[in-house]
Amino acid sequence: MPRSSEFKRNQLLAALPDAEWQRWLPMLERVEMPLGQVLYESGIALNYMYFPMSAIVSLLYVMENGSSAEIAVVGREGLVGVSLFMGGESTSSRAVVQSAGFGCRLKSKVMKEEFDRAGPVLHLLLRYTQALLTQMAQTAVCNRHHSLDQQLCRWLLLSLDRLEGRELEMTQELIANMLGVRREGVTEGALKLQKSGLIRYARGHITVLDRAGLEERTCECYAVVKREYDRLLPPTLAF
Amino acid sequence: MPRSSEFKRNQLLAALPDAEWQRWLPMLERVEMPLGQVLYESGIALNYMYFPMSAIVSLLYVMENGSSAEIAVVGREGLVGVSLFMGGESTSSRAVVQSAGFGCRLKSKVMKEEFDRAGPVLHLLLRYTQALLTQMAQTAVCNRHHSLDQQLCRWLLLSLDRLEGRELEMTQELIANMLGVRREGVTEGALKLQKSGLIRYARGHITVLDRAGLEERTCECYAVVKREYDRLLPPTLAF
DNA sequence: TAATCTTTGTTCGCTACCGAACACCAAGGT
DNA sequence: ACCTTGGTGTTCGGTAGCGAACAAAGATTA
Repeated sequence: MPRSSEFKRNQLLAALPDAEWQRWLPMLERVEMPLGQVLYESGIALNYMYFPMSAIVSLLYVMENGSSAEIAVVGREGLVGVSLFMGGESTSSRAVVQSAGFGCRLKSKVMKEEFDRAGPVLHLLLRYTQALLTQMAQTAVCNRHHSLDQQLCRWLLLSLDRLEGRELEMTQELIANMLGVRREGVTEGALKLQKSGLIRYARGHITVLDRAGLEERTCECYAVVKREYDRLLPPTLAF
Repeated sequence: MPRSSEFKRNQLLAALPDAEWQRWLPMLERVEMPLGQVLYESGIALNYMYFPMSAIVSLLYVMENGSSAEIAVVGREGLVGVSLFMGGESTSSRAVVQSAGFGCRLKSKVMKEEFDRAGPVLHLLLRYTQALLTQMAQTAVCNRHHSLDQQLCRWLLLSLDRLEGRELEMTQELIANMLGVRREGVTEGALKLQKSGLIRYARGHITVLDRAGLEERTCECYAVVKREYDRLLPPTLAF
């Protein structure tokens, strides 16, 4: 794959009209995104906007006592740093790479100029932001009403949608931190899924064997979020 | 108060530059917002953008089984219907008047045209949307980690901030629906607050006696959200 | 090969919250 | 004056998830 079109693995970049794509191409910088990398920190102004290509990034809030909760997840369907064009420069959350991979980035100054052209880019980014908004809202609902088991399935599915294949590299400890629950709870949930033959895992490596089975066990939240992403950012985005 | 400046009780309208204010004035329509009124429904395209002046509106998600959870609350500091300019036309949530009052509205077509002028209005509305985003994120965190008692205090404070005075008209049943918990749980929480002398209530009428006391009992979520609103939409907004 | 670290499995008591059922009382209509 | 309705108080058993502590097995290093 030639380097230039590798960037189109990010679906927002892929949806750019040709004019913007040509303009952006020389300014996009390919970056490695290793597990645990912090892309931005609560209250700190961003220097770059990130477009994941194969990595997955978690937006999470870290509480005063140190425990955390995931607010949303971003993969190749989206971008990290909406506060750049929303006008706030920073947010009260943190962005951490949750699954290692690659992405590319654009300097915040460039990004803001592009946004302020108020053309198709603006509308594309805002539609993505609305999808993100839906995901946050549904996370709130899910945290309120659904069981750990259901949430675990939702989380696996959301991650799976953002990767190629059916393999996930992540420990139960990591998942627990993201969901904001105890590691033991995840162990028990994962055990049930493994015993039912839906997944197989060992030491930080998870293989999804029965995706449909996961969808059966999860709550409505997964479908609501997925439907909204598909509606707002259909695979073939026309301008 | 002359009718025209009554609209400025809404803080977004009050923050409009004079040019837009003059242009909007003849198009703004004052409306009553009675308790329980549904401003928009999940999946239905909006006809109007609403600017509460004295009413409070809850954005909530209603689950398949009928139970619900509040995602965010909007009062005179904001507007209802961000999906209009975000590009989605609809959302998967519902907007319900949670505290009766007045507001005004603008036809969605007009609103979109104004937004697309890509001037100060756009940036104002997007900054508000980011504040809303923070509120949703914090709701998710709060639902995950904090006790019903803390959430009750947070909810009372958020409502109080959006009203004049220290009186709230709302039953425990209503509060329970918003928080997505049992009515009995709210009764117990409210009893504790009353016994501690922080609030007094009877049959759907709540008087806050000790606001500082509520702030002591609530979790960090309230302060995080408040700080972010103040940062993004300071009382004296300059263009 | 031994020593250590990481990841996962298991147990125990505890608490917050749930669902259900019911009692009480104020307000308002007839 | 009665009755209905709506809002609040109380109780009881059940359970999901918590915190803590510890065991076991795979992986990594010495």
